[in-house]
Amino acid sequence: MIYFTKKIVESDIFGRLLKSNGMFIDREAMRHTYIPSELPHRVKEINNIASVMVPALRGETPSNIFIYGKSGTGKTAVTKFVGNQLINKGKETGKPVNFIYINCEIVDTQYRLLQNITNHFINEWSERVPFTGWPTDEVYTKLIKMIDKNGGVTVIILDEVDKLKGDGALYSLSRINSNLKNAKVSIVGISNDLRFTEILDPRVRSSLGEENMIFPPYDAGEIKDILEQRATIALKPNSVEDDVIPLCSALAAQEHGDARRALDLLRISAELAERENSKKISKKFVKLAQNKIEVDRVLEVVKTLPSQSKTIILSVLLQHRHNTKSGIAGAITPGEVYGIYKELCKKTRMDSLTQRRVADLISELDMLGIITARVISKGRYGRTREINISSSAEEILKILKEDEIFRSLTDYRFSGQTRLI
DNA sequence: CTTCCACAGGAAGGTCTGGCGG
DNA sequence: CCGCCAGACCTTCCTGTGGAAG
Repeated sequence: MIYFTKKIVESDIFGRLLKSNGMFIDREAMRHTYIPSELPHRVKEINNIASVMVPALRGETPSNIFIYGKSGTGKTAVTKFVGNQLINKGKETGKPVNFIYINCEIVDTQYRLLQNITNHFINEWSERVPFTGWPTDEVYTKLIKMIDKNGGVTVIILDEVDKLKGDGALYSLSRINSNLKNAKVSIVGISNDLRFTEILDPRVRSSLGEENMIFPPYDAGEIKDILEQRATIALKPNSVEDDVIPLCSALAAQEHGDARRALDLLRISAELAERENSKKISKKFVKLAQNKIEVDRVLEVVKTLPSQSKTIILSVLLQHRHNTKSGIAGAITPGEVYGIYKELCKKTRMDSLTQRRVADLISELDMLGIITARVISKGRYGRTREINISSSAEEILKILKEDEIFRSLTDYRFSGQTRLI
């Protein structure tokens, strides 16, 4: 009988979590993919894009647009926002507009881009373009046929367009209007790389860049407004302490005015507060969230590193642990790291790289923010770099243990444990 | 002041992969 | 299919250097 009740309790874990959940009204509104009904501090940008797009509602071709701006400046949100309004107005006035959003980081080849756009026009009578198998120009012909049959104006958004491999796709898309009799296509390219068009074919550049727009970063005050707006949608009233939103805004403003980062920061703070059953989000949780974001980033990077770099990190970690255990304070030199590195390579039967190359890989790890390597001079004892690990040493070790080759080595005691002063 | 450590980091060249045009 | 080229990845060889020790 007791066993039975216990079982009930255990099987209702989600029920309990749902009940205890006190922070969020609408969790989705705290994500950067959410499009709110109003976009603060982007009125000018919305109007600019809308005025370029408005010919679509009269059945004319809008100019192609190129939008620049760093991450988290609202490029995607603004274009999607304008797009939704365009679709609605089109339905209302009886001149429907096709609006296609494609993220080129996911759809990154010419074939898949054309396939994606074509399948947008597919109805139940026609066959879909398969993932693979057709010649690219056949997909293109099919696309033209479908668009023409559909008629009207089509707006295609290419987000992260700089991630597209090769400019063949852009070239064929930019010339598509000359192949259409019955329909019109306009392209909006979005990129966070200001120099992107410089590497394009000049014909593509002039065709796509009929209108150029730059989204400036938000300042701290603007980010604050955005956060406040989202917080009122996403969170229960009075769940945020007064100084939290200004803090999140200030931190994100330091990071080139990235609103996405500010939202992540606040959302994760809320999640952490919720997990601790706290009634309010306080500064403490923002600090924790900031740390969590950083640790997650580092771990994500470490996971995807090639095994040579992983071996170097492991060498640094082992030397660091040895130093702390034997009470030697402070930093590690590349010489020590290289010694352990070579031993580890022998153990794992990996080819070892030269010291020169390892030095470059150490610099690379420094740039990724996993370790810090600062050049110092120890006088008579040489000019070298001082290597320190980022705070999440134990977590990194855990990640490395997931790798078959390193599993046995994370507790490895290397022979080069002697160290001069 | 000079010396000299333990590297930093530039230059040039080799090897391998993968895309592309013919 | 082949040759070509660009670019990633490494090696070899090299010169340069901040500052404590002598």
